[in-house]
Amino acid sequence: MNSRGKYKTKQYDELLKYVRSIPGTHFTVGDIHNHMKEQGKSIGATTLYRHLDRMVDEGLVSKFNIDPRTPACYEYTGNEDNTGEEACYHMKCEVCGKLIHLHCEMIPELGEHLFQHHGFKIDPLRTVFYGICEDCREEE
Amino acid sequence: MNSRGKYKTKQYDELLKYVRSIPGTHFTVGDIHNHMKEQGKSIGATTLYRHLDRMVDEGLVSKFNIDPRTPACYEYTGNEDNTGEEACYHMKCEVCGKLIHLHCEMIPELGEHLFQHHGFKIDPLRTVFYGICEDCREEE
DNA sequence: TTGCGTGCAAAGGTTTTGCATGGCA
DNA sequence: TGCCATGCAAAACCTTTGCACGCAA
Repeated sequence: MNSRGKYKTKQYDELLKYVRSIPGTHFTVGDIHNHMKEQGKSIGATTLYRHLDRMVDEGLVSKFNIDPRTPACYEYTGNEDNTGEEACYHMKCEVCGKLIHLHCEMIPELGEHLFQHHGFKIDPLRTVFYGICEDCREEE
Repeated sequence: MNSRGKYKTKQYDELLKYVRSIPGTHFTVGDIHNHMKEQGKSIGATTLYRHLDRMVDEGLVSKFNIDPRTPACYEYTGNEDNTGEEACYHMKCEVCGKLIHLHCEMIPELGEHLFQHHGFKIDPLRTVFYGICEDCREEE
């Protein structure tokens, strides 16, 4: 029995091992499904959805619902020991579809301001900034 | 022929008239569909999707894809004359689901910073800040 | 008369649920 | 032995597309 308070299974181990090996990478359920199949370790899509959802609840993985009609995007964000490490925001390019990590000292300030003046506690893991990225702007 | 360069129809007129009458209100295609039916002026859902999508392109209406599996949220944001009026950001409460308008002097600064230092041109109409609102925090 | 607008029905595609089976403890 | 986990199949659901008909200009 692991920290999840549930059974420890082969599928869960394989999934965790894999996502831990690609920190900072964005992936969908389909991506994982294909990867596992190629490795000869197929895991059903249903199982992947269930595990990933639970990992999101535990703060191990972040989930980004970029658009309807396209698969949800996940990312291993670690923090398995609840060390409260720095949260990472994302920027999504509306043109090329890229999901970009945003490391910026101004964001914590914004979070503090929203909290103090607007009573709103922002969630870094779910908030995504939409816009147009540098590459796409230059191409116009 | 109106400014859209296309035909002017009864359905379009009714839709525009209604959304203009509820500025700042969030609504879904289903909401409009029901409202029109109750008024005895039914408009097909397909037509609503098509008109609203076009209005989004024209900047008349904003669209928020809050989550998959829930209907998209629209809002009349005016600016019919392209006067470039102030854009409005939104905060979405993850607990109660409320979509809240955010008027904050810090946001334009953030936009400028992202543009200057990260090459990213943020889109106010699609960017939504996720988190927990004041009311829900107090209830805990 | 031309061609866009309309809306029903059906498709499309992701995610969830039902349920029987299998595996962990 | 008792439950949880698994995964196939089917459901659920919003949104888009096909297509025939209607209506604006």
